[in-house]
Parts: sequence; C-alpha cells; structure tokens
Amino acid sequence: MGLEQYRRSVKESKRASILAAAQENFLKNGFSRAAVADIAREADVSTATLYKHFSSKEELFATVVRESYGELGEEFGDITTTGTAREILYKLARAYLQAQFEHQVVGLMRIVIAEVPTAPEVARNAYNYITMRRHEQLTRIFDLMVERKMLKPHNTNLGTYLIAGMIKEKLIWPALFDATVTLPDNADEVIYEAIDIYLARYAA
Amino acid sequence: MGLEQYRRSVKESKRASILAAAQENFLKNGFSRAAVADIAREADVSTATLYKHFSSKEELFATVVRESYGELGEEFGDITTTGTAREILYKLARAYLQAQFEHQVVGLMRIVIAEVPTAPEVARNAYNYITMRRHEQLTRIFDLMVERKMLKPHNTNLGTYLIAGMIKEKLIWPALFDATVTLPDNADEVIYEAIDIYLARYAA
Amino acid sequence: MGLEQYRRSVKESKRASILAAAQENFLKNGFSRAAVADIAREADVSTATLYKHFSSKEELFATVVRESYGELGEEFGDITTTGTAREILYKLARAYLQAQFEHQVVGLMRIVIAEVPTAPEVARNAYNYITMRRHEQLTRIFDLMVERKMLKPHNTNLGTYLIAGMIKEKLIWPALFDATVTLPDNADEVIYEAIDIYLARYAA
Amino acid sequence: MGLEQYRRSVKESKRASILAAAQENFLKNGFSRAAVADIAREADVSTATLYKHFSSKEELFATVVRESYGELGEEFGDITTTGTAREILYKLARAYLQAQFEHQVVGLMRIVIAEVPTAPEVARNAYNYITMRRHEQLTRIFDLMVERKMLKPHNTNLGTYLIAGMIKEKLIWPALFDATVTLPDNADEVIYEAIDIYLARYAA
DNA sequence: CATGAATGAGTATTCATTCAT
DNA sequence: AATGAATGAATACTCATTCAT
Repeated sequence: MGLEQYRRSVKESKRASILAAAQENFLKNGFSRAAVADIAREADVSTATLYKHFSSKEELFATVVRESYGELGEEFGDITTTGTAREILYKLARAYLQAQFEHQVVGLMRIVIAEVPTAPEVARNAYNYITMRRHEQLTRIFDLMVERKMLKPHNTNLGTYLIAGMIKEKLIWPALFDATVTLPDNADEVIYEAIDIYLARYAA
Repeated sequence: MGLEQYRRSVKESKRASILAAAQENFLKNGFSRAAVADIAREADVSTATLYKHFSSKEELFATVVRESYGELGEEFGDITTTGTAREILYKLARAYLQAQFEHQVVGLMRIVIAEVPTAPEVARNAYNYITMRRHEQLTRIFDLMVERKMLKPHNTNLGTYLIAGMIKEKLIWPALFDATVTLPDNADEVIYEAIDIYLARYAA
Repeated sequence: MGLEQYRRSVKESKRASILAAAQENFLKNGFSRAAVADIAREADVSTATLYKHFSSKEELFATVVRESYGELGEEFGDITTTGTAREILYKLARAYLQAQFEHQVVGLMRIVIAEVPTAPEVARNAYNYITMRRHEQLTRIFDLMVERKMLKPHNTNLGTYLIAGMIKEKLIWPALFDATVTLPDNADEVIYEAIDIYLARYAA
Repeated sequence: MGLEQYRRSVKESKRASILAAAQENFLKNGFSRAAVADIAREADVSTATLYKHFSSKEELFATVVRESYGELGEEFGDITTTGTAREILYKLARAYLQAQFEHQVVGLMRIVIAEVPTAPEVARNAYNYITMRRHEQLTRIFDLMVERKMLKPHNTNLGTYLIAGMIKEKLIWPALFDATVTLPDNADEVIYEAIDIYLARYAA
C-alpha cells in the first residue's frame, strides 16, 4: 500500500497548495476578483485538477475560510491568572490583539463580509467560530477571576463582550476599512482606559 | 429659462432614480456582482444616460455611499441634555442604533469593506464619514455633560469611543456578518450595562 | 434684409467652425476614433446643430476632405522660368515639398486612405484632385521649358510623374507612415540627384 | 509526447485560421470597423480562444501585418544578373510590382496608415519592414551590376530609392487611394522610361 | 489521473444619431 | 432655430467551468 499512500500524500499536498494559493489570492483580491485560473497557476496545478479537488469557486472559498479560522481561539492558553486583575486583563487584551493582527483575521473578516449577500452561511459560520471560541475562553477566565475574588460576581458572559467592544472599537474595526492600518502607538492608553472603566464597576 | 429649469429637474430626478436603483442593487449583490445594465434598467434609463451622470461604476458606487451616509450624524440633534446622565446616555445609544438600522448603514458598510482591496479610498472615506460626524457630536454632548457636572472631567474624546464600542459589540457588529440580524430583544440590558460600567467610573 | 443676412453669416461661421474642428479632430484621430460630440464641443455648437449642417459623420468627413484640398495646386504660381533648367527644377521640387508639409496634405492623405474601404469615392476624388492640379501645372511648366530649349522634346506628361516619384519616394512617402517625420537634412542631395538623373536624359 | 504534439498542431492550425480570418476582415473593414467577434466567428473559434492566442485586437493586427510582410523581399531571389542592364532592371521592376499586387501589400498598407495616429509603432515597423528588405536586396544587386561594369560606380543606396520612386509613382501609389486599381496596360512604357532615364546617367 | 485548450455567457463602456422642449 | 439630454446597438475583453486527449 506504499503506492497508494504516496498518491494520497501527493494529492494532499496539492490540496494544501491550492488552498494556500487561494487564501492568498482571496485575501488580496476578494472573492469576485480572484481568478480561479490564477489560483491554479500559483498552486502549480491545472484548473482541471483544482476542480477535481473543489467543485466550484464558492466551495473553494468556503473551504479556505473554514480552514483559516481553525487556528483561532487558542491565544489565551498561555495566560496565567497570576498578578492583579489589571495585569491579567492587559495580558488578555494584548493576546487578543496580537492574534488578530498576526493571523490574517481582519483580512479574512473582510472577504467573508463581502460575501454575505452571496454566501450567507459562510459568513455566519465564520463569525460564530471566530467569536465563540474566544468568547468562551474569556468568560471562563473571567469566572475564574470572580472565583478568586479578583472581580465582583457579575454577568461575565455579557461583561467580556463589553470590555472586548471597548478595546476593538479603536484598535480593530478601523483595520476592517483600511488594509494599511496597524496597531496605533497609543494602544496601551486605550487598553488601560478600557480596563479601568471596567474595573471601576467590577473590581472586587 | 423655463426650459433650462425643466431640464435640470428632469435630470435631477433621473439622477435620483439611478442612485436609488444603484443602492438597492449594490445592497443586494455587492459591488462586483451588480451589473450597470441592471441598475440602468431598474432606474428606467439607458446605460448611456447612466454614464452621462456617473462616469464609471466606481464613481456611481462612491456616490451611493457618500449620499447614503450624508444624513448620518444628525441623529443626536433632537436629544436634549435634560434628565439624569443615565437617561441621556440611553437616549443617545438608542438614537445611534436606530440610525444604524434605519438607513442601510450596515449593508453599505459590507460593500465598502468588500472593496477595500480594489477601492481603498472609498472605504477609508466611508469609514471616516460614518465615524467622524457621530463621534464629534457625541464628544460635544459628553463635554456638555461634564460642564453641567453630570460627568466627571475626563478624556471624553476617548470615552465616547469606548462606550460606543461596548454598545456596538453585540448590537451592531454581528449584523455585519449576517444580513438577517436585527436588534435583539435584550438590547436594553446591554445598553444599560454599558452605561452603568461607564458611569461607575465617570459619573460626577 | 439685414436680419436675414446676419443670420446667414452666423450660420456660415458656425459651419466654418464645425469644419475647422472636424478637420483638426479627424487629422488627430482618424475618422473612426473622431467623436462627433467632441467635434461639436470644440466648435462650440450642439450636436443637434452640427447635424443640421451635416447629415452624417460621413458627410462631414467628405466635406472636410473636399474643402481641405481646395487650396492645393497653387504652389507653383510664383516660380518664374528663369535660370538654368537645374535651378528651375530645384525650385519646383522645393515648392512641391513645402506645400506638402505646410498644409496638412500628408495628414489628409492618411485619413483619406484609411477610409478607402468605407468611403471609396472620397478617397478617389481626393487623390485625383491632389494629384491632378499639380500634375497639370508641372506638365505645363515642363512644356514651356521644352519650348525654350531648356529640355529636349519628350513625353513631359509621363516625365513629371517620374521625377516627382523620385523626389517623393524618400521625402514624402515615409511621412505617410510616421506622423513625426519631417524633411530630412539631406533633402537637397536627393533632390539634386533626381534632377541630375532626369537631366542626364532630357537636358537640351 | 503524442498528446503534446497533437495539442500543438491543433493550436497552430487555430492560430493560422484566426490570422487568415483577421487579415480578411481587416482588409475589408479596416482596423476600427473590424469586430473581434466577427473575426473569431469567421475563424470558427470563440472570442476567448482568440484572446488566448492574441492578447488584444492591436496585437492581432500587428501580427497580421508582420506575418503578411514576412515574405516580402524574397521576390528578387530568382533574378539572375544575366543579360543587359536594361533587361535586368526590367525583371526587377516586374518582380517588385508583382509581389506588391499578389500579396495584399497595398491593402495592408492602407490599414496600417489608418492606424498611424493610434498605433504609431505598428505603422513605423510595417514601413520599415516593407521597405528595408527590398531596398537592401536591390542595393546588393545594383552593386553587383556596378562590379560587373554594367553600371557606372555611383551611390546605389540612393539610386535604388530613386528608380523605385519612378516606378511606384504611377503604378503603386494610386492603388493606395483606390482599392480597384490594378496594374495599368501601359505599365511597360512607364517601367522602360524609368529605366532609360536612370541608365542615361548610370549606364556604364 | 492530469492537463491545457476551448467556450458561452457575461461586463463595462462608447458613440452616432434623434427628440422633446 | 437651437439645445442638451437620451438612447440602442455595438464592442473589446474576462472568467468559471468543461472536455478531448
């Protein structure tokens, strides 16, 4: 079965290179302007081969999106709940922002949003996936902080949304409308102000 | 000059119907999939006439965006600064949300975002336009509240962003990824919680 | 009848400005790429007015061509038959070339040639007109020179064609294929060589 | 590699049929009025296929021109330099004229000239191509005749232009302005007169 | 199994000409 | 009489998808 395995691995690697080329192209051009022929060429396969793997441009797109956000949601793994609440929240915020800018999350969001009229489920799924995992993790950490008396008991489920909203408003959403935007220099000011507002109400 | 006036009014009405048809079509299909010929047909003019008014599809789109956002920022005009800080902030939040959902703001944002790779200035301008006027008005109102001792003195410029961020996170951004989303039933809960967090720090 | 005369003169001047604008535009862009709307604008009239004067683009073109070569053929008027045959022939050649380059004759030829497939008579007429008058004048002058014993008796009708051909081959025809070509520096060398060849056979 | 060879031959034959259809259509309609879709239909391919072969209408046109003139300049290959100078020159003139009328040289010149304002390089290249090869070959033959003492030593480079000019003036240029023109009956008279004029000066 | 060639159905844009005022 | 707005028909070019080999 060595031959079969070899074939499977070749196939797998073609699939991967198609997806990589597709992601790059979609991120650069958006769905409509991305040309299947270009993607195939960049992936070093024929268009026919591409179509053997993905039955349509739409499916290719959906797959790219799905596999792209697979890696998201792990960014809070390393954060230990030691130190003051303020310190912990700062670390969380930074981890959040870093993940957002390091992976192409904003770019991904853009192309997904663009296809809301034509591929609503892709967009819905992407949003849920991107949001949910992070939200759950954050809520769990907040609950831990409540448990440890670092925060007052409160509706942490809502709270994480609100504090995330404060941080994203100036630091993430603008990037959605402008591909050249990066984290501003005064990011810390924004982060600390958001944290302090939150802690004014919920610090233990 | 009766003739001239007549012509101008006809021209104006054609322009308006083109813009209306264009907005509808762009909202439904996005920029790339919208067909100029369709828009012209829906507006009951020939494509040639459309091109007399707007020299390219891009310009038509930019105009739709510009004119759609034209009315934004006026939504706070009626709000009097009487009552408690909490009451005023609630009214502001509601006005903000209503304007967002009444006009097709979210829909247009989607299309604008889709065009970031190909028409970066349109997107940038749209974002500035959407954000700026509202932000300035809000900041002015916050300053007034500080003056009237309803809020402690603080960086209102940053503050309005933060409170807006809290409110938008659950009530607006999800709609960007899902055209069927409307204001949730528990909107008030979110709004009041955001306000209370903010006031915990900045109430006078 | 002062009013009527005034009207006629206005009309006449509009016609003239249309023709001027048309000539310029046709020379610059050729027939197909010239836009009637542009011509009208350059002539400061409405398209409708233009169409009152010329019933179609084709007719406008034909008129431009016809009226353009009206001025041709007078270029030998000033040349006196004094001096040697060589001197006279040189003056004729120079006059010929100067007229060719001063008026837009080559440009005119280009656009006329371009329309041979679609407007054969326009081209035919233009060629006949451009060629004939000059040819007749030249032949008359050659005959005079024969009479005055400056040239041997010979078929001057054919002879003028031949000597003209020698001079045009390097000095005129290249300009037909390249709008930037002007008279080369060694024009005199070509002219004198052509004359000397001709005189080798027909000098008296 | 049978597959590859098969593909190449199919591709080659398509290319040829596109070029043939294009030449026909361009000759009939000129560049501007020729429609790519028509050419494709006449060549029995889709427009998309046509565009795979030629990336634009301009390139298609340039290729037609280039390949049509490809054979020019070979027409003197068979001519032996035996016989009298007069005989040889006559044969050269005839070969020149025959090539001109056999291939669609004049027709293509017309279209090329039409495109001088919009595609100056195409026109310039075409002129050079048409002129150069023939001129070089003629000059070489003239030099040979000088060597063999059939002609006096002289500036053969200029001389070939001049004798060609004499022959073309009445026998070729008129065809540029009138697609129905063919070689006139008295062509020989013109040719011999041109030769005799030239030999009057340069016969050894 | 893989390919590259082929295509049909579009798309934005232009322009000579007409017509209501 | 003069205008400027309006248009229908055309045109170059593109692209997702299929198919013969």
